[in-house]
Amino acid sequence: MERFSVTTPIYYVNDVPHLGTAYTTIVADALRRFHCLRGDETFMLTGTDEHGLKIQRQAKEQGSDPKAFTDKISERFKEAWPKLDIVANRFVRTTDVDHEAFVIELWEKIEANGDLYEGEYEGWYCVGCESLKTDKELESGLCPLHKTSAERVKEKSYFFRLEKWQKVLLDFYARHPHFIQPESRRNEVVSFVESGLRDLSVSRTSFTWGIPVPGNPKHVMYVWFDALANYLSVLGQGSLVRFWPPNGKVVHLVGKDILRFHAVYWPAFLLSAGYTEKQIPQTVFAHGFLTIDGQKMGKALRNAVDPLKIARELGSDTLRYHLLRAIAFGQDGDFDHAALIERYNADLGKNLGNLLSRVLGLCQKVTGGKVPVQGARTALEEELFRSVVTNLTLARNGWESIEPHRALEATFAISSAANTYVDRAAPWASTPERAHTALATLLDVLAVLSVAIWPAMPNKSDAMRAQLGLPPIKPELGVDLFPTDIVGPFLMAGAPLRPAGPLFPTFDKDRTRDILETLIPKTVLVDTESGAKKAEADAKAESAENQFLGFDDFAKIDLRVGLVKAAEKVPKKDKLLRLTVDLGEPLPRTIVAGLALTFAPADLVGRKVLVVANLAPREFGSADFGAGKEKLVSQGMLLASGPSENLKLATIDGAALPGAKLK
RNA sequence: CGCGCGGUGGAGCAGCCUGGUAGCUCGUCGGGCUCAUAACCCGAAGGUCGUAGGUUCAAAUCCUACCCGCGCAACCA
Repeated sequence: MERFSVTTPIYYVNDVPHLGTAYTTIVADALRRFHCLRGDETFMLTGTDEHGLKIQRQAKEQGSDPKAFTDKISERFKEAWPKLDIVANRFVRTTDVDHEAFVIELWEKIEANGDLYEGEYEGWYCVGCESLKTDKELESGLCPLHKTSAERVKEKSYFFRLEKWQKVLLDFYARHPHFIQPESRRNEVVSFVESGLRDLSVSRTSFTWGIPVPGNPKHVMYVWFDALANYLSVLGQGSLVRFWPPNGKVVHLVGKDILRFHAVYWPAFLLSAGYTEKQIPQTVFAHGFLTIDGQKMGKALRNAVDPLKIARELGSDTLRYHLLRAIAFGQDGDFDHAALIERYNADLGKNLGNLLSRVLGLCQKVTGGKVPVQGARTALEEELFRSVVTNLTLARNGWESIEPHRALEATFAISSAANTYVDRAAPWASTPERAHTALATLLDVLAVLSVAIWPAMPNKSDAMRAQLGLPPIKPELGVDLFPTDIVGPFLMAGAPLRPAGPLFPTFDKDRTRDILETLIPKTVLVDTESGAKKAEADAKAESAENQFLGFDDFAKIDLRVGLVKAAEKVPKKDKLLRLTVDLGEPLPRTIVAGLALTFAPADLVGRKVLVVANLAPREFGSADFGAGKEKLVSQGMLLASGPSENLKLATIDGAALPGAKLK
């Protein structure tokens, strides 16, 4: 027995639960359940991250105070997870008093060790990242990640002596090759650290929504400092210390985008606060991103695909199974609705569900619905036995090494082997003794399967066991319930079986179509190539929900008539055209727009279009127009409507002059 | 040299870290069985594992170079 705890990131409350957060949290829950089965003492931690400038601003925009705002969103996360059969032992909020008290303590420890100093920060800050950027990191003043213009900030700040820990961290990575997983991610982090660490600004004075720095309440702590500490503010306290390394094993599941915080800053903070290497969590596992039906999960799509809706429609077990099985954990993956149904029908319905039905059906006929007596094994049973043992080992290893897709593949291979065995043993055409042995063997396999699927599908496990006349799984500390073979006794000979119809009723063509129609969002914003437009649409959707735009805000938008002087295709960018547009200014503007799927460059020259003239410049990467690489920067936006392959351009009647203002 | 990811039978993917008969789901074709959710079982067709070099007794897997796709977010995990 070991003590095993798994954490998800604490989710930032600027968003509601969606498929991405559900994915991470489901994996965490499945791992927790696996370790429960092993007899481990387990703990799962999730929660919400609630401080920071973004939240303060967002709350203000909604006319709410930050606390009320975060209360509301946090609650949505908290109530979402049980609907997916996720059982977290603690749902931590960074606004919890025990968390805040702990973070202050942690800060004081680091300060006492001389790793914090007061300095002045002058530079760029990306609100999107909640982090400071070097000049080098910025591209034309824009955050490379968010494409927003960074804000120039100059303020007093505490700094954490991160640089000092560079060598220690590298040594640590070298000695703990499994700290960062998967391997490819580890290499990224190592090379990042090797390239040099700079001290980290860890406080801000320009806003107040955060944990105040002890002894200097003008400062609030950097949101990541606060957030990372959640793991320890929960698991490092009181009797829960028994879960923290080296007493227990801690696995952090994170998205690949936040790996650096967990693999670099977090251990540095811990070491600096006086924790030893042995007290650093054993594993940070970075998973990939999901696309949905092949499309990048932008905000509109994220909101349109609701994991809770899928769970309501198909059952949370089905959603859980598909996410765990279809996506190689650690890699990017696609959540394909059609594949979800297909997999449900194939794996769950036809393979496992049908196996249960046919075995119970046979028992009904052969023994009147009672568990038969097992006789002597023959070569057929031995063959099945070998397959079961092999695959159980694979399944166990898969869960151990955080590869749910492999664990489940192996699990269902057992079901396949059992189906093969049914055909070979043909209980309907054999002597009563042989039939009894075959059925008893099959019932044992089913019992084993009902345990093996529990981490992924707790409800179906219960339902399956009920049909077998078995009680629901009850993990016990120190008792390893995860089977290694099919040597029972799992079922008592003579005990009654309770067939109850299909465990996973399959969906026929019509039903599949209906389901897909219900689940696949229709009005998903199809990639309007320019992030600017997408953002605008997002913002529109959001404000429609929340509030109207005041006239003053509207008046900030400088709409003008533009005359297209020239247009050309951007090489290697299918959708982009680079336009030269006369806005009545001394120099024409360069505007990059995603029009190429609808318009040929020549169609546009000479047309009068509507332009947002005061949109912040946005970069579209670089392109080679024949004279070497040059940056593509758009100095405005055209108004258009429709999907990218059938756009309608907003134009203006009559003799409006270039540069004329619209109102 | 923008960053990231990828290129494996018709489709979608796993395998690559820890080299050793190329695997899974779907689809196609043929056969079997009849217990079962029009299900299940068996067999077949179909792959130079992007290309070219290299290391090795052995490379989808390790190394080097190249080619080709995809994504690029404004509060995503």
